[in-house]
Amino acid sequence: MIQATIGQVAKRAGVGVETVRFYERRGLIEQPPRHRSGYRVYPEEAVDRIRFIRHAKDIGFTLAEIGELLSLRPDPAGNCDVVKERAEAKVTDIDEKIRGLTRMRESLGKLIGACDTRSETADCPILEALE
Amino acid sequence: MIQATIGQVAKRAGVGVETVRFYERRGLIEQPPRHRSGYRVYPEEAVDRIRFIRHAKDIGFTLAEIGELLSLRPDPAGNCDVVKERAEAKVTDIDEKIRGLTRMRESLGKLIGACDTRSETADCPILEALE
DNA sequence: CTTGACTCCGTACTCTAGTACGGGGTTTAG
DNA sequence: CTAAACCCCGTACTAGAGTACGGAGTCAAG
Repeated sequence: MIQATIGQVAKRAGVGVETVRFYERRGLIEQPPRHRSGYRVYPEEAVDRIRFIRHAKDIGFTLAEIGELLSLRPDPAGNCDVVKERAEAKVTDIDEKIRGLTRMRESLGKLIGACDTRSETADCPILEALE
Repeated sequence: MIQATIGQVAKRAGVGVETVRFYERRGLIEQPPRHRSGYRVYPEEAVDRIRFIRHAKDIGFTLAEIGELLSLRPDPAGNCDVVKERAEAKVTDIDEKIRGLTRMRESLGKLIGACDTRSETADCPILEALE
């Protein structure tokens, strides 16, 4: 089953059919060749592509950013400099995202820590701290 | 001025007037009593309420989750465990995102390195990253 | 050969967290 | 008293990421 229909691809990637079409419209997936009937016929890699998009989305990238990420695939025909520059910019982005998340994490961690030291009858320190 | 208008409350809480009305529609703030003119008349606590929402949002809770958090407030001592659980779940979320970002970062590092050494790897390190 | 599942397409709707708009009434400072 | 500043309401808009709808064509099993 190296040639899959949109439904099979969607299922294997864990998304809906409409989502696959949506990613195609957004340019995140290449337009697959069509069968004579008009049905899309996907190569194996399509599933990986969609999984990549999903994972990247889960960790906080927007679809626009994911598009940029995907454009960084090494091009055998060279032009390494451009790719490298963009990759470096992405690393900067990622570091910033990590910093933001780390801040959140620290705040939450502190609040949770306060819970552990509270006396039995005291009010919840998390709720208190949020005020 | 224990009785404040929406504008005063918004200003003190650091949000826009429209945001206050929006939170009210979402059920995150109680409907305040009205003056004869129809103007909302807020009690002192309204400002704290909004600040609570803002802080919770800043550390990563959605408005829906904040609604739940707020529903736990009437019993701050009794519900502390529940609140703590929610906070811990958030931390788990955040840690997972950070891990994903770190892996993505590493993949990009590899890509950049591959550029430098001009090695002709056929595989795309970015796609490798999250599979 | 028919039925049900699947696919096509474009358009329209959903949700999140607001922000803006417009046409009115109210309050307050000068 | 008047004009600015404030408030009311409902509606509509934003961006991001899908999800649903409806009518039509296609494919596979029985």
